Amino acid sequence: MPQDEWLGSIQTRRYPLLDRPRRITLNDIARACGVSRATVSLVLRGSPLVHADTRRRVEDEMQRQGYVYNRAAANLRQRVSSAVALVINDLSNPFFAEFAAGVDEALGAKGYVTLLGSSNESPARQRQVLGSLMEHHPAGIILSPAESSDAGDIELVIGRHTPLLVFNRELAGSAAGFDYDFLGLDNRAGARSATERLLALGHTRIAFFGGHAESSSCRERRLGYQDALRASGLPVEPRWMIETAPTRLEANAHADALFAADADGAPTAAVCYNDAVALGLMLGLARLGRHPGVDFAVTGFDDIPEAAVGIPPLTTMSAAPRARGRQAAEMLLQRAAAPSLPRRSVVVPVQLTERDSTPHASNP
Amino acid sequence: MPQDEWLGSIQTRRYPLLDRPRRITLNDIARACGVSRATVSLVLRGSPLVHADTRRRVEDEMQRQGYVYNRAAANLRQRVSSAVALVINDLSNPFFAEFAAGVDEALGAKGYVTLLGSSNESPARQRQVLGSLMEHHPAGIILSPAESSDAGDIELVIGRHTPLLVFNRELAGSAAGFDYDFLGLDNRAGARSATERLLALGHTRIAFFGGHAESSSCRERRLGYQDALRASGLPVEPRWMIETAPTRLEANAHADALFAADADGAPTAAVCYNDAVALGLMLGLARLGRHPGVDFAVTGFDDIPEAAVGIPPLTTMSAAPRARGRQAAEMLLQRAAAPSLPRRSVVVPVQLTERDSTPHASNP
DNA sequence: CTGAAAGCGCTTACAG
DNA sequence: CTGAAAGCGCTTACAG
Repeated sequence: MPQDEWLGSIQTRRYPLLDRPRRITLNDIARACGVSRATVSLVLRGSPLVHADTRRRVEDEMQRQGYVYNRAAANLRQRVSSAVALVINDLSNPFFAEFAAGVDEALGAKGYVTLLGSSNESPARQRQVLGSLMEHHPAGIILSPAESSDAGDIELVIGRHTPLLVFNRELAGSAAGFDYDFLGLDNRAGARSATERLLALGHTRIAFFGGHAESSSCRERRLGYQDALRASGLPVEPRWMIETAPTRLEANAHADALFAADADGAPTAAVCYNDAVALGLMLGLARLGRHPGVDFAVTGFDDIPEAAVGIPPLTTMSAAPRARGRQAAEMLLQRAAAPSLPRRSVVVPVQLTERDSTPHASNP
Repeated sequence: MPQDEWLGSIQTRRYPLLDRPRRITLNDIARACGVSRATVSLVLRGSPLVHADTRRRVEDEMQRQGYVYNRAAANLRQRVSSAVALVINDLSNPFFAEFAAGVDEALGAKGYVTLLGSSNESPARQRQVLGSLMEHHPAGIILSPAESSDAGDIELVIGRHTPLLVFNRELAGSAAGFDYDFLGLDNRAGARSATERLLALGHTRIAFFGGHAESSSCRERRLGYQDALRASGLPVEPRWMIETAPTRLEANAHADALFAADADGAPTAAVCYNDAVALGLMLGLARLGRHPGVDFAVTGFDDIPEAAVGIPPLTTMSAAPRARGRQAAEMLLQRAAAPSLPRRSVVVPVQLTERDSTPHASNP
């Protein structure tokens, strides 16, 4: 990490609270009640040591003066943290937005506050964001990494003492002794079961559409797809594994690649990298005069909210991102409670949700 | 605010940092370098008072020991805050997710950290979340309020001394002396210009579709719609103002309401409350044998990413949510710098983005 | 140019 | 049951 980048973050100017009305503190309450501030502190945490009358007087005074607890001060003294950093690669993707909502929900329920950071898929920005969040000494970090994030890179910024949970994508590289928990989807099994469903519907010419082949999730899903084909004795056609950026627009634009080489023997079905790609592909198919759900079968992955109301509604693998968010928060807090636990890697199964985008292979 | 709810939040257990390796502090660096910690502090903030050699020695030592600045401690001492609370009503809506990303981006660039909270459209949860975030004494709050949030309610939780910026929806009620800035879209002018465009395309039977009539944004958009009709001398038909929850699913389900009462004189176009509704309506129309973009015109509002890749691509009013997020952050920080400024209410114009969902009214 | 001291708003033994 | 004192990790006058 360049030194001046690191120093830079400290020199920001802030607006002093001094010229605003002074905050009410424990001292103010204690003085007003004629007790010590230790007593007020005990009231705050509901200690049974305090006499009921005293407690009552103190509580009333807090209400009266509009006292607001200063958790930062308390945390400093107790050497604890009530914040968890959440760094998201792409908030505009509903899958990750839902995940973030789930994390925040679960953390909030446990009394933690979420420090948000978004990397917009840029490893450089991700480093910056992590560095800035580290200065708040979070109890842990939940990271949905930017594409091609490097483990060593991240260790440099966050050190080895802050619990880290990586979501969704494995980190590239791996620094020896740099440990983190992992929560991901069972991409391989998921893609396999999507492919198997298409096979069961009678399709034999099935493409794998979309995604960047280097990303770990795309690689795994392709493997699952191949597993299913091989298990049925079908060949894997490299020209039917089509790469696109994992977005609706790109998928739409590349739909014709499915039919480029094969005048008649073209695919009748596609296992898509994710829902965004599947929705884009369906649009592209319509543009090409095909009718997804009628003469072409499409499956997605993620089950984002739009999948259910697509045209046609999309058969997809449900990953329940909000539930994943809650699960990630749980895992991280467990780790924070027991730093010496061995590394955990949880891979959650995804479930086929069948809708209307996957007709039988009746039209050859 | 019930007293025990308020106390409840303080008693959460945390995991002490004590059993983890002790953090490196300024003291450690000072001791190792044989200087006082005041000197180290000066180095940290780039003071010119420190001798270049000393600075060098100190910086090297920080690198060596892996020192991480503790901003919470610094903030406590300086009586400043480097956090801003961001409370969002619905993170799973890409419009708000984009807004959140914009806020975080702009705050990060100014050295602030974002404390995230999501209310899931529940005023009760919103109160809770705000209460919890207040304990971190944020420099300000950016609130995209839950439906039917009450101003008095919110004042009770956040007091009058923390700068507040409300986004998108006005708060119901208004406590005298409770001041906050407001950033919103020009809903009325936006809906008016969408309607005017449909009129210019020859449509004369235009519905206003979707949204909850009580919400301020829906009320304003309906007014703009009526403005345009009246300006063209057309009557406003109450049965053509159709209420639905502002979601794709609900809009889809209520599409037939457009044609319920008017066997032949039914609308040929609909100004929709927002994009989600418009996308749902287009799906519903297709279900009913209509062809949005061919024999029926639909406009949206927001320009969420899906609008451009809808079927057909949706004509809509662009609100550039990410830019709005940046703007909200700017406004809040300006307010934090100058608490005595008069209240500001900024209403940004939205722009018509014409796509394929709005054909001429050629088919009567 | 550097150091000793006080203080931000809390909590926590330790006395009484 | 309550109070006086020390300390979390910083910054900030104030001396020197």
